[in-house]
Amino acid sequence: MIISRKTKTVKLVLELFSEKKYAIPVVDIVSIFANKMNKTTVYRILQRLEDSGILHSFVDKQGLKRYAKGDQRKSNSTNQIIHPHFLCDDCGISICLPLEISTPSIPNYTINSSDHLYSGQCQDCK
Amino acid sequence: MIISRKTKTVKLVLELFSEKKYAIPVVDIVSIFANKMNKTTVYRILQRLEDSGILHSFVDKQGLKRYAKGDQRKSNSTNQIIHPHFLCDDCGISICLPLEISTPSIPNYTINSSDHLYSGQCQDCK
DNA sequence: CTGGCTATTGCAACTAAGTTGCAATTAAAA
DNA sequence: TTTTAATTGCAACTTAGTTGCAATAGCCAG
Repeated sequence: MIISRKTKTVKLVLELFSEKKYAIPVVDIVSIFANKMNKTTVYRILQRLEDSGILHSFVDKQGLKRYAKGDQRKSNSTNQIIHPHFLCDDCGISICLPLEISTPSIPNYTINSSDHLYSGQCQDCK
Repeated sequence: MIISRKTKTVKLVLELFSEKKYAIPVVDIVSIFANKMNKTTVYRILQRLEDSGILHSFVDKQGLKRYAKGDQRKSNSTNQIIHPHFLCDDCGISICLPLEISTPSIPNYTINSSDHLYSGQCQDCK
């Protein structure tokens, strides 16, 4: 489903992402908005923003779903740029790395998508 | 904690991995052994086998933890070989790809580990 | 081969992330 | 302003994974 109405809650979520340049765990977004909206609403808004190409998501090493700005949907026309994510082991922040990843070709296999996650220390923590 | 006793249950888990060359979701292992051992036991044995360097684990796109044969622990002496995993979107099997991944260097960041997950169709499904 | 130490297991209860169905609300088109 | 479909809140549920503790069972010493 796609975003078709700019409700108060949708605006709040969009504001959050306009000020945060990092990939945020859904769980954190839920607690940030704990007294502004229901957690179900958070999950559904994030899903719609992803479907609309405004956010993209990935699962981190702990198995937590995170969202960040930018489109990463499949499209036949334009080739999506696959970028890796970096996760700081110390402070937990996550950034989308501006690196283009080349996909290897493996005999007898078709690769449709890929996920790349680096972890270590960010500039503030090292 | 490390494996120090070869119990019946540990042997069963090791047998499973000796015949399967793929990365298996913990959830599947739990149901495979549903009437042989408790799920808590499965989780603990897998953890010990990983600590012992017999298995390694990663989290797949659905957020499920998977285990596969081989060591991927950190060591100062020998450099661990980081390999990507491939996950078939159709049949769900997962294999460890025999490719060496080079880690990019990012200014001001320290990278300690990385995870790479490709998905698409495997040889049987395409 | 027997006793004892301690790693390992089972159980039951719990946590935490994420989902679902449905009735109530509300953005925005008519 | 009315209408209507998108959106939300709520409560209950599902599923993966964890924890504490008492019972069990490898395996080493004697």
